[in-house]
Amino acid sequence: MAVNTQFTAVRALSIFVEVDLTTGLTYWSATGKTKRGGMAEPILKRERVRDYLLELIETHPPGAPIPAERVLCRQLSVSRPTLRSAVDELVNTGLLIRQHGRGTFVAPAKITQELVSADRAMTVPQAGGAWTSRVLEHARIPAGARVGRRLRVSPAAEITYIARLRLVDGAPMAIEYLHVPVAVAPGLTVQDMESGNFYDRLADHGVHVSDAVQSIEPTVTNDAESALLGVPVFAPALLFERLTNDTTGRPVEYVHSLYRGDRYRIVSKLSLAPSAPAPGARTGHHPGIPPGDLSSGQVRSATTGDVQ
Amino acid sequence: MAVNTQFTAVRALSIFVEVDLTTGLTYWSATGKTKRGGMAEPILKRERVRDYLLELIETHPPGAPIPAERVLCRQLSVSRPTLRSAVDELVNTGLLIRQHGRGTFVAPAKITQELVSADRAMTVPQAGGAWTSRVLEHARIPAGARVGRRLRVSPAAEITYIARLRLVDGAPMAIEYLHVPVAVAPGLTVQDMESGNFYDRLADHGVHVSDAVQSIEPTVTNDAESALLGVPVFAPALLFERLTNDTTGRPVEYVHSLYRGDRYRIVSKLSLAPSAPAPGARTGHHPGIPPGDLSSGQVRSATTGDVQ
DNA sequence: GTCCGAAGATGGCATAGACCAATGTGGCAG
DNA sequence: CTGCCACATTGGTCTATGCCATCTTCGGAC
Repeated sequence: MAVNTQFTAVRALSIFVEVDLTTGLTYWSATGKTKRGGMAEPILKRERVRDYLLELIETHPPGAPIPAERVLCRQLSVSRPTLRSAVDELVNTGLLIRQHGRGTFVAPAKITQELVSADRAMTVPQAGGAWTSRVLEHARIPAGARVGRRLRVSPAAEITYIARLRLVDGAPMAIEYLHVPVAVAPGLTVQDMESGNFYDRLADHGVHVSDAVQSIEPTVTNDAESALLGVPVFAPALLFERLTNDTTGRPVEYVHSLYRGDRYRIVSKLSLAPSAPAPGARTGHHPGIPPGDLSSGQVRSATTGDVQ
Repeated sequence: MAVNTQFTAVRALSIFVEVDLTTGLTYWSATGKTKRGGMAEPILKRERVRDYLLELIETHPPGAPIPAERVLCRQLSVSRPTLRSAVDELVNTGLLIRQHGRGTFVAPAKITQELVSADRAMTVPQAGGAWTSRVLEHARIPAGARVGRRLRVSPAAEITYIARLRLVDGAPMAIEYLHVPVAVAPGLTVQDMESGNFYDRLADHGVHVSDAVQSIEPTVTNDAESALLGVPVFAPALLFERLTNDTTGRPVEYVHSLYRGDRYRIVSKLSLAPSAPAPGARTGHHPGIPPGDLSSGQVRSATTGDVQ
């Protein structure tokens, strides 16, 4: 084993951990003495490896190859199945791309970063107001048919539910309905859900969000929604629906939100240049660009929500 | 090994397969003689096991336990990691539920049944219908104030304008208004703009599209739009506005389109894994996820338009 | 009878190793 | 120089095995 490489790898991870040499499992150790029963949540090697791979991804340009699996195994002192399970996760979330016989590469999602300084031709200067939130109601209730189906739990399963009014510079912008199964994070309090960085609270409970599927469609507001948002009845609005999964693929959050259409819009920067033939066959088309309009290449996009 | 059980298991699978005894890999064999090179796609054990588990699920009532992992391994003559990877797949799709120390159970039926279709609907954009278009009107007219400003030409500058009705399987889906300055491609005809792959026609005239900025907002249809789209008046709709630049950075196309809201929606697959700290200033937020909600990392997304 | 603890069963994580399949490379024959 | 083939590299799949964490069960102590 190359000692130098090994040292570098370990330093890049977290070195101040306690390793159970008989099992290979690693535990956080806040106190001096660790008892098996009093041990905190074990640090899974898979997650340690995944975090290291994330650093690799950050420090490599898109499209660049990362070291071969067997090399990474030696560097990180883990077995190949363990390393592969970590890579699997990043491949599933689209950050890495595997090619049989060639290697593993950082996904070409560069546009996301190009956007930050993109031309604001169509966008207003946008000083990005201050987002706050006001809790409308919260409760622990049965999931019900619709939400239960989405979250893949029994309709009778208890979920933590919270409705929030999201404001920008004090003006109502959206209504947000958040649903989290109690089973996912038993210790999760309503206070946790009220906080801004809700996903960090989830992480505190050992739930690490990984990916989500979100759909957007237009709608109009009803009486109650109009009153909350301060818009006329039947005013145009955007309806968001999002199902979030954690790293184990389990649905952990279902969000249903309504954004006022007069002050919120979606802005995308698109790259239309002929690009790679796309390893994974995608049948879809980019919103607003019907299939066939752009015969060559794929549309890559970076999208933001924009307050007016 | 329990021979009886083993027999049952194999019978439940497919017994007429050819097994490579040196590797354990199994291949379909249509011809009598199988050569390595001529072998069809290998049958993955994982998939065989998964299919067997699916039969188990069908023959067991919801909530019933299935045999323990180690038992299934012996019955199916596979290793435990292989068996587990198959179970993983079914757990992720919601057909099975694992409980540490208790066992693995068939998920409550109704949820899973609906889930499968719901999951498909949320993730896999089904093979969309056939897109066609019908020209509503076309002309060469002065740009006017609004369009001229977008395309960065004089309001008096002449532009080629065309309005099209976009249909999916013959049903109206969107109205599209296309504007191209005559100066950009003097030889461009209205026929060129009628064609499907309009960007290829532009390329023929030496104009290569590079990128675009597109905004999306909700609106409602007016009388004329409702008549064209075949929806009620004041029906929710998505308003797209797109400004396309060529490789020299010059605006070459301004598109303004209206998609009916009842059959068209935007579906995004989001990656929430902690990623790069974003070198540039991060002013934007992903639509539907207010800033601060996801403190660590960036959202990467793949977005498609979805016809319902 | 009730309570508690040990034992067994079960899922969860990880290892080391083997072989297959796809890809790229370099040398050799023409 | 071109074309072909062997070889090295890399990801893909599977095996056999070990130990830990959690839950259930059952028997003994009280």
